Amino acid sequence: MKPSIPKGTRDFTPEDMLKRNFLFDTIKSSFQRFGYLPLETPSMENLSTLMGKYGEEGDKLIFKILNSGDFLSEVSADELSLKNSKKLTSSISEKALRYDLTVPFARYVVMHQNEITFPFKRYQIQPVWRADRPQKGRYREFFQCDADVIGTNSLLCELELLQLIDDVFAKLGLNVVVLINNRKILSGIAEVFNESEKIIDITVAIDKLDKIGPEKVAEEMRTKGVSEKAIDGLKPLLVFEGSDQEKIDLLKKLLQSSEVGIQGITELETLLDYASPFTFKNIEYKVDITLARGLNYYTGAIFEVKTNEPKATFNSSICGGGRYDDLTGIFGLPGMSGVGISFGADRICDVLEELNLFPANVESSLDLLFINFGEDDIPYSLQLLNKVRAAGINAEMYPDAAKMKKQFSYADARKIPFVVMAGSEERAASTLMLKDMKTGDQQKMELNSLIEFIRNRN
RNA sequence: GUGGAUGUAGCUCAGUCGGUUAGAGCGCUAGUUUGUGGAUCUAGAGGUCGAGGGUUCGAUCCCCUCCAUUCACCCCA
Repeated sequence: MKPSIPKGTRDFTPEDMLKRNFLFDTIKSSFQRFGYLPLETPSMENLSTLMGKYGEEGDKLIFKILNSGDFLSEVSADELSLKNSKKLTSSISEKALRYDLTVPFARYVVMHQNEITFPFKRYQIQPVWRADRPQKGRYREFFQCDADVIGTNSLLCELELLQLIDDVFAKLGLNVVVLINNRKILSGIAEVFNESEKIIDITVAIDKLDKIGPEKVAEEMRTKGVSEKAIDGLKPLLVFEGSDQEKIDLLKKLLQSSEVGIQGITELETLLDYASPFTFKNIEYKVDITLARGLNYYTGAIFEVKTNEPKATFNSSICGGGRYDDLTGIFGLPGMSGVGISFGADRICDVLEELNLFPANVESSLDLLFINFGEDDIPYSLQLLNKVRAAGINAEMYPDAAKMKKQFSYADARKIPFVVMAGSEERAASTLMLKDMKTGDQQKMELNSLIEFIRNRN
């Protein structure tokens, strides 16, 4: 049989992993710098924990796990004959692969509420699974890198997330734009047009504005049964162009009758006030009234990050998040507000790859290769190798006394920057020959100078 | 779930208006007297032309079905 892996999943080669580890390490170091604590949760959750948290579409995209054993014996013949997959699912599946990291986190917080000191800041870097059709930048298994603060309403958390995003992308050397909006503003808009129950349809439609244009957005709202009055009223808002302040002024006028709308505007203004004194290195942030975001547990600020590099062809969001006021409520712990962001590691990898932003040395996992000159010289080389390793340098010796050509080709293929030759000549003089694989230069030196040389380089 | 595109060597692809031993580049392996790689040269290995069926004297090529990959929609990191 031909070996294969499931659609939308990938093997990561050593070259891939060196790059991915570099990315995970930089994100993790930023998370830690900002005071977030590590957490991991199981790959699978109870299906009931996940269902209903991501909207109707989300439920369909959850990977369900078939019950073990003779899972059909419990199902009645009637139920089977109905062929209602949705209903049947709950009888034959009670576990599912996690769909994101936020809902498992909420579940964790509720289960461990008595041990946790609030506000609780945690980061979590783990794979998630979605039964989507794969396409460019979309995988069925991918890694999210989440940082969340739960147990405080403070808008300083939103500011911190902006700074965290900046910190990460500055380290990666990637310029990004952060789009900011607030779900309360979207609720307010729906409210003033008497369309509160259509809020999700409206937000989903206007989220597509930059893709399909205002006419199609209006059309989509129309097919969803949104009133003409509301569609007309929304139009000027959608096509409005201006500074963040001008957008806010417009919203203030429009939403003056909506309490929740006003509150959203106030939150947004506060966040912008907090952010204004700071100079950000790699992010540009701006208010985007059309930003809606799909996950329907968001209630306050929402963020989305896209690349801000003209050369990048990849324009989907690489990072997103927001505030959820009551995610733990459904698990029995009401009134616990949280806010967080999620870095899409796989998409960021794709972008860094496209723009060639991975540091040149991520692929050289070894500093030194010792040439194997055969039985007589092995003990001497081994001794040097041990000392070099003890000094914190990554090194290895070629296992066979193969031809020089072969050993050097190996060093080349592995992208090892330096090769040590310690054969009979060097052994006699208690020295070694160091060759720079890039320039081809080689020079005799003592062990101590070698260690110093490599250290200074790293 | 809906629609389009593509499956030929390890990778990227050419090709035959249906005709005998199916090609290139890259990669891989090997090569000039026993301690020197990346550029060049020489040689070599490697393909039931995605799978099954049909049309035909004859199919990698035409037709059908299936499978896989991929892009877009929906939705999303």
